[in-house]
Amino acid sequence: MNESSAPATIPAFEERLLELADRLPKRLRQCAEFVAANQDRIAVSTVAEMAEGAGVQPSAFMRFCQIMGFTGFSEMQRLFRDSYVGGWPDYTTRLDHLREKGGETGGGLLAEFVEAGRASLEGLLKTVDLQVLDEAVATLSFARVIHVIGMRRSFPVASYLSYAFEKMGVPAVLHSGLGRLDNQNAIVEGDAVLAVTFSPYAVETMDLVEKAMERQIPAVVLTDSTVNPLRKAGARLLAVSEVDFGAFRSLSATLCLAITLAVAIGTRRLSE
Amino acid sequence: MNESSAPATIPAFEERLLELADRLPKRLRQCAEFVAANQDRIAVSTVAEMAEGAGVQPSAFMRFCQIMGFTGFSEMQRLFRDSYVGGWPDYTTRLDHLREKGGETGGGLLAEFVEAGRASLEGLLKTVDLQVLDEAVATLSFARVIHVIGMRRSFPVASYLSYAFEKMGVPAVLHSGLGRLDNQNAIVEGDAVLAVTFSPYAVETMDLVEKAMERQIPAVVLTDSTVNPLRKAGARLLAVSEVDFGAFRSLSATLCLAITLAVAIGTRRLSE
DNA sequence: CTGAATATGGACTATATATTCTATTTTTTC
DNA sequence: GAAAAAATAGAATATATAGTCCATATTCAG
Repeated sequence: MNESSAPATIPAFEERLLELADRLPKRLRQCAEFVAANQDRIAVSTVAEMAEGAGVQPSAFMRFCQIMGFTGFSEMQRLFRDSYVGGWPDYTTRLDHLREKGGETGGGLLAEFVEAGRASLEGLLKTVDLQVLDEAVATLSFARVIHVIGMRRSFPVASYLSYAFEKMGVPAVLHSGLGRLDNQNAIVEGDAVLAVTFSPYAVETMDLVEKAMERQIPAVVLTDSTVNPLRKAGARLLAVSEVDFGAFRSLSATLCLAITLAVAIGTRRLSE
Repeated sequence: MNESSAPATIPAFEERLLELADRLPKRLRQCAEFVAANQDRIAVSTVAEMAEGAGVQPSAFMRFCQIMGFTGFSEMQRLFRDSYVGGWPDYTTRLDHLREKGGETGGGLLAEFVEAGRASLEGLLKTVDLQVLDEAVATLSFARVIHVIGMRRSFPVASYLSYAFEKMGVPAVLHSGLGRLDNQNAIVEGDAVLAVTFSPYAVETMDLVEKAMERQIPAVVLTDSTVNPLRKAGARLLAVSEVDFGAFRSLSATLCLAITLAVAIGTRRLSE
């Protein structure tokens, strides 16, 4: 029974499990089988629960963890918890470290941002609600004109959407809030609003969407969580959670969802 | 603050969160916002971790749980652990699944764009020239004012850079080309130019950079290949190759490089 | 069948974590 | 601007849970 070192990834964990499977005594094999069939439970259960599930005593389960190479259940659980949250590290503290060290090279910083972007994209696949996405596409495809709005951090996204629509020949207007003009009156029946807004929500954006909704103009909102005041008003919410590094969101996932939305709308329009 | 009964489902939980969101004191609102943006973490984190994430004391987070209607954190966590049905397939499986079944619906498109974004980010790490990056950071850190320019597809990137600089207190001007004014005269000795441009290169951008270089104003150019007319003129070129899907580039890599540049400049300025 | 080796169950202990309490600060109200 | 109310931070406490140990049971070799 070599103890070696603990698996560092889930594939490595599975490897190990497979390798041990046959030469394990009864109770420990029960553990192995239960774990194999219920991997996901490890992250959210206690030893007692896992042991009960496997039909063994907690202490037997502990031995199983140790034979797998971990010091105990907690260490094994950490592997699954971390991989569940996509290894989202605490970027804020890491950035602080970078700041303190000061002389960090650009390469290290780049790696951090690439990692944040990658994690965001993966998270997007997991969390996006395809039904809402399709509904949003439908809503916006029928619009006479799409009014795009986004301030501050969301402005790059809004301008990219606007560029994409332009390129595909979809009628769209980018509301910039320039000079505090909100061009409310330009939004007429048959149009639709596509807003991009992240907490803290820009008042200009919230205002525009709210006023539009009051007039029965449909609205789609790209935002950071489904808990957004605009939901009460009846807007379709597309939630994207970005991993942020320090004070900066990567925007990768948001832009990705934005371009998907734009292209889907563009093609849908063409075919009708 | 009525205690009523605890939400029994996640939608009910969200409802409650939304309902409370505005009439919550500072710290508790921080909790609400963090929870809204990181719902999935609740199942696998401790109060201490959640509190740290939200930037509050554990006790504040406990109060938040109670106001949400639970007796404490454990009860709230149970809701999320129970509803964590698991079986969340990993990134690749999910991607394949979306590609196959997604087909014409939004899902298939999304999978393609996510993949394009991810590939771009990976490519970025491999191809970026760290030495040039560090030189670019040095050049721009010493500038009195950074003049940012980017048209069409590059405009979102330019505006994001401009936003990031603003947030970090780095003096920067976004040249939009609005009304065909190029504000050449605003660029004076001691300043620097940061241009974003992809083939086909916008004349406004090329003009601005060329004229600046003639006057010995240093320029950094974020572009798609090292064969760019501006190199001859002496600009520092940062090349990014984006993977594109259909007619659309993902921008992920470009934005990632842009934010790295911005943050590196911001921190460098602070430390000098 | 007997003795050695191994596996198991369950009680015990250590520790991590949730929860509560209170002094202090901040905000609100008059 | 002072008093009252509410909110907050941090220490103190309670509790749930992981981890250990050992007596007993089981398996295996000869």
